Amino acid sequence: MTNQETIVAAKKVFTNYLEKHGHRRTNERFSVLEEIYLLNDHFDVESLFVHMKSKSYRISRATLYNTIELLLECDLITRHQFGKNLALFERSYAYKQHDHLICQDCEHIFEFCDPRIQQIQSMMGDILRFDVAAHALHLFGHCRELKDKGVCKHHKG
Amino acid sequence: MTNQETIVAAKKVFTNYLEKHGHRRTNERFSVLEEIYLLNDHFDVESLFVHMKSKSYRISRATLYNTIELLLECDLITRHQFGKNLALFERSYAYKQHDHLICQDCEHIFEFCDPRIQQIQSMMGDILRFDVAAHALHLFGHCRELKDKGVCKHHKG
DNA sequence: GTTTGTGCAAATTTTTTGCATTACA
DNA sequence: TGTAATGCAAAAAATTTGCACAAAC
Repeated sequence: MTNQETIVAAKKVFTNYLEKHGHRRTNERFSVLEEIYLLNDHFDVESLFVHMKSKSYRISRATLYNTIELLLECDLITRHQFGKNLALFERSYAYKQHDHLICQDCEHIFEFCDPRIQQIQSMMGDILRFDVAAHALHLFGHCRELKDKGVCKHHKG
Repeated sequence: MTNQETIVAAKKVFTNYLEKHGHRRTNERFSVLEEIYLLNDHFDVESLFVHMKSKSYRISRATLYNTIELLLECDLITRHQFGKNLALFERSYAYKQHDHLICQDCEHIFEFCDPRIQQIQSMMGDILRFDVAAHALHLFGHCRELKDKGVCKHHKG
């Protein structure tokens, strides 16, 4: 599936969701979805706002927050809180479940996947009689040779 | 080790840290440490502020933020970000490493421990050539019978 | 006696809300 | 055309900063 195909499919999901819940299908909402899926990276609301403004969209922060809320509800995006007081988001349609490794030197975010997390999740749900709906595993640390290769550009020390 | 003994030990750690780093040992700093260790639960800065004010401490938010920064640096407390724009903290001296299960209905936080997380952590560190310093695994969901028993008091639906 | 740390209030940063206007249905 | 959604700006919430005074060292 190409990125354009993914965007078309995601828009279909969004259309369905909006219809089902009696929300209007505004241009702004689809523009936000499209730009998020074109970004193809983690983003915060302010940077998305600046990004869309730079592409001459007429959009407000209020609409971004509003639309992001809707996109979260229909699972087209995911929200992350990586230990800072700033929420980060990322597209999640047709993107496999994954967790994050956050470099505390260069702020780069790496993704990984491990089936054992699902096992822990369902086991803990059973033991504690809890319906686990989602999980988030964050590994914080420092990239080793990645910073030598120039990936970790903003290394502190 | 009783709680009082833990507090005494934690204060010793803090004293050491402050001396070593040329910071002054002020009454405020030790009061904050003590109140946090007496709380014995997750807390945010504002609630700690209100709590200490109610105990007639003369303390400011600025000092709380400042002291919390120091306590984080010497690992006497841990910071959590459970998907909200509000940092939660908890005492961490003489308290075993654990992860969190967050009920999205009643906001209760349960703790658990699973050795497989350490395995994932070191394996991913090796694969991605990353020095993992810490991890955070959050399981989000809804408590089942706990809410029937009245533990989950603020259940939404 | 210096100088760091404190309280207070003002400033920042991130997110939410109120309201007049726009545009979807 | 009626009403939900928008843009804008102001408010709220969480955290940080500046400055005069207090208290460690």
